[in-house]
Amino acid sequence: MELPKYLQIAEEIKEKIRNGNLKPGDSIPSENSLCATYNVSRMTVRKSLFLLSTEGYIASIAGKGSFVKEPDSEKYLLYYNELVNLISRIDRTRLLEVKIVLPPPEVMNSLHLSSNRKIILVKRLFYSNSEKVAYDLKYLIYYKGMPVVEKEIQYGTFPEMVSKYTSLFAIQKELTISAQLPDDEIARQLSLYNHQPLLVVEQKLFNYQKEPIGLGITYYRGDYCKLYARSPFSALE
Amino acid sequence: MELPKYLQIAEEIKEKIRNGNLKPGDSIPSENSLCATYNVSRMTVRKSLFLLSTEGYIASIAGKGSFVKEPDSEKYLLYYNELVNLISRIDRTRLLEVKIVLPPPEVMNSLHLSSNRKIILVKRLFYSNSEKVAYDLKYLIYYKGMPVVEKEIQYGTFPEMVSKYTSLFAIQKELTISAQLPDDEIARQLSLYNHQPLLVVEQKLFNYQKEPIGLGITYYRGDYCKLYARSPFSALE
DNA sequence: CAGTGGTCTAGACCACGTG
DNA sequence: ACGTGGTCTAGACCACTGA
Repeated sequence: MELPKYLQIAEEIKEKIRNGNLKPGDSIPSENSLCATYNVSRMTVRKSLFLLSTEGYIASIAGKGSFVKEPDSEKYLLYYNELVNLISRIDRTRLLEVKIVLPPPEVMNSLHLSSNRKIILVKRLFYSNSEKVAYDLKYLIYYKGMPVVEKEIQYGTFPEMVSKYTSLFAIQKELTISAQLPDDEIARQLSLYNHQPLLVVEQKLFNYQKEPIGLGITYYRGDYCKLYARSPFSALE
Repeated sequence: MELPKYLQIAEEIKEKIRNGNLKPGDSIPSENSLCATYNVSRMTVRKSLFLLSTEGYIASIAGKGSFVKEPDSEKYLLYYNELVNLISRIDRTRLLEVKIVLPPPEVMNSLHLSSNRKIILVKRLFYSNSEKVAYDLKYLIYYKGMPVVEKEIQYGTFPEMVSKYTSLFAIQKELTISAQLPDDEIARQLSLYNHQPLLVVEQKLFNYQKEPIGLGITYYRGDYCKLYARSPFSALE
């Protein structure tokens, strides 16, 4: 026996779905009938079907049956690391500023802060091959045990900053990606003409209670940043 | 009994991982010892662990044990639909051109085409509230049964175009995202000054044999496109 | 060698949806 | 009432790891 039975069964069904033999909305044979067809126990069949459902091929409904799903054609797996992208790799960072501030109103709003709550602002420049490629802002809500030592702040990504005092498994993240022109400060910091395009990635972090704990905005020179995403195909990666 | 046992067990372990009680690299108690602790059969424990592994919390190694994983802090779930984003929704498209062409060398290269292979080129404009918001190019390798009827090409996204003759379950996709300035043609088509930034999304489609079957490039006005991504947290969504 | 996870079985009871 | 999937058990044998 080469492959385990449950994988053979799963592959046979997947193949029928991929080649159009089974279409979205169609029903899969019942678990008991699959047991009979393949001469295996029900737990083995169920393992196959569970695999197919985690991979997005099917969905099961108690009392009714299992059905081929509409594929999630809008979902992609995006790889994002502040310091590495398809074009450049940040090999040096410069810490411009770390201070406690009253954040600008947009940030206050975005982080659900009361009007007089001060937070930590970190400004950094990212370099690649001695070229300035990005300007980076972080607004962090202060918690006890947080890294305020420059060494800890200067290097590393936003998730790494908070991982010192919280498990990353408890952190939720949201990104928004857009193209903008630099304002005066950014143009100055990056030594840009103000009509060069920027790729702007806004990163928002939440704790497990879904309360916002930080906001990061990275302004990349357009010619130094390209992001990559791909279709998941097997949700387990 | 409120939650099924396997979910209770999984939640207890997840909680220990989230609150730092169990850290990346730590080993989970063996399946047999978990059976004893929770007074359940081994299959039930295994179901819990399988759940944790599909959600990225742990990994199991035959003969050794199960271990807390390093979290995938670089992976995000990106939602991308050519016609809908955080800022605008395309409510009208205009088909500028459909023709059979020898593609430009970059495209030929990207699609692994022989030097004299002709393909279909589709040019479209996307509108939102009667405003031109994006210029869209598709290069499609021709296959029998493919939609060449204008009605089918004019509307819909790239995946939808190919879904007429292939199951989307057999399609793999890759995206790259960047910020650029418009070249003359794009500036003309979108009636832009040529220093307005564009968000450029390049979409490459592959068949199940990983052979490229199409390339799409969408140039969005920067002020009309913002993309959204978030941390997966439970890979099954 | 003993302990680990990986596969598999042949039952069982349940809640659900449909006739 | 019947068939569906959802949960669970108490075994079994295997391949792998490490002492």
